[in-house]
Amino acid sequence: MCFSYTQIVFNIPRGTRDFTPEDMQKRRYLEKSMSDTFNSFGYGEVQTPMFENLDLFTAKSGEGIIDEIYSFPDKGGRNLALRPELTAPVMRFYVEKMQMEPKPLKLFYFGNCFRYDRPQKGRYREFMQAGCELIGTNTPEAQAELIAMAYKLLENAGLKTITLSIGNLNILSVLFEKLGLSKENQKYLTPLIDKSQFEDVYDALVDFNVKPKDATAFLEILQSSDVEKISEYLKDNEIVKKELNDLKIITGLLENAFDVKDYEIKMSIVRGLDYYNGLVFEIEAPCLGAEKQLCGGGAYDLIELFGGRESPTSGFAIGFDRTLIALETEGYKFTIPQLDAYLISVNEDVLEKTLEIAQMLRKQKITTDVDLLRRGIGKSLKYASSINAKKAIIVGPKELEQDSVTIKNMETGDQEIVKIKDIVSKIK
RNA sequence: GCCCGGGUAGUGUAGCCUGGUCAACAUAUGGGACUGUGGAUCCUCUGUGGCGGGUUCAAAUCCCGCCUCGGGCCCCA
Repeated sequence: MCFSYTQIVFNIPRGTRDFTPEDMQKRRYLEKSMSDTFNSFGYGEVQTPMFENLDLFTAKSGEGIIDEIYSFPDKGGRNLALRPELTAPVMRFYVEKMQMEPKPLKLFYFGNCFRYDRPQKGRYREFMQAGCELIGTNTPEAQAELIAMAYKLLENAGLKTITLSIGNLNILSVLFEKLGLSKENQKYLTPLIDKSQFEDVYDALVDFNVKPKDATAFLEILQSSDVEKISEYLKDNEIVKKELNDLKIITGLLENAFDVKDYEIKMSIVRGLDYYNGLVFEIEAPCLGAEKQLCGGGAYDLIELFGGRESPTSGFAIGFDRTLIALETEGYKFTIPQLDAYLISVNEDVLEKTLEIAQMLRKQKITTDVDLLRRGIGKSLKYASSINAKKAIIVGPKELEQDSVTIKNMETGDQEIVKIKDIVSKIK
């Protein structure tokens, strides 16, 4: 070798992915399916920048999340962050520019997000989130519609087996109060509850001087999906009365109006973040393993935190990549794109005419490709077959004498000579 | 950040334990057999041990570090 140089091999950064045309076909399908569903519920799409001021995220989630945020100072010394999620940016957008829009305001979004975390299946450092915010209402029907839409988004995309769980944080905190637990003790318990480690919860409760009898009753309610039973247990509490009543309306609407019958009431749903209040829900895909949560959401207060005028808000986020993996795992049949026509010119003399015909077809919205390698007819047909073309069009001097081409049906092998002006109607 | 298991041509695999006779098989891609008719067959080119170091006369094989993928924690989408 005349020159000596070090060959540098560039690798994709950890936790990120490249997508092939086949991958993108699937991703675009899912995106289309989801945005159709959002639109059908009257939601409008918004988009926010890929990076924001770091403060936006620490204000929402606390300093703790800096560990998993990609943040950096820009050349002007501003502390910026690649967005780790989309609720905060969208709420910032709302407070900054959309507060005077008529209510309720229904917004949805797709966007890639970034988190510095240990990658594994269904968990990446750059990932796609879909989600929505419903601003200006917290009626039971609004919340029922929100939950139903989350469910339909996944169902319409083609998922067969998903589990929906609904909880309520206000009821949970009343349960805590009833046991006389300090905030600190509650904080210790919530992760255990979230992970359904009820034996550990029991042990901890006893350590916190809760009577065994009360602890058992508490755990029973936590694991119960019977609204009446929870109602009975907490009947003397006024705050809970309204929440439980709303919950009954919500589940009634889900079953009767929205045809979502497959759900579970679970007071043990916690959600990680402090700004949730009242209703919370989660949807999981059991086929996924450790990273099986597809969707999480509920009602929350963020507007005031970002300096806006108080207004009830709820929303949810869906893990786009996980949804796609779940579809693949379930064996969903994605449609394979087919090229309508593949043009082959017999020799170089008719090349220009071939390209001219290709342009004419493309104008008529016929997907068209042309042999660009000057390969023989045999090789070209083989190529047309391998890219799954519906028709091969052979352009040669013989046919051109009569202003015609040969059209070959790649599935049946039949072929016929067709006038150039008739190609479009023949193919359509 | 922690524990565990992997990484061999573009893709899928064999070999590793027991170091040498080992880098193989299949498939895919380009070219040709075939200068106007495909999914077949045959020929041929291209391409490989994640990276670095150590042990050894000799490393895909044994040891260490790193990178990376996967399973499980943690956290969450």
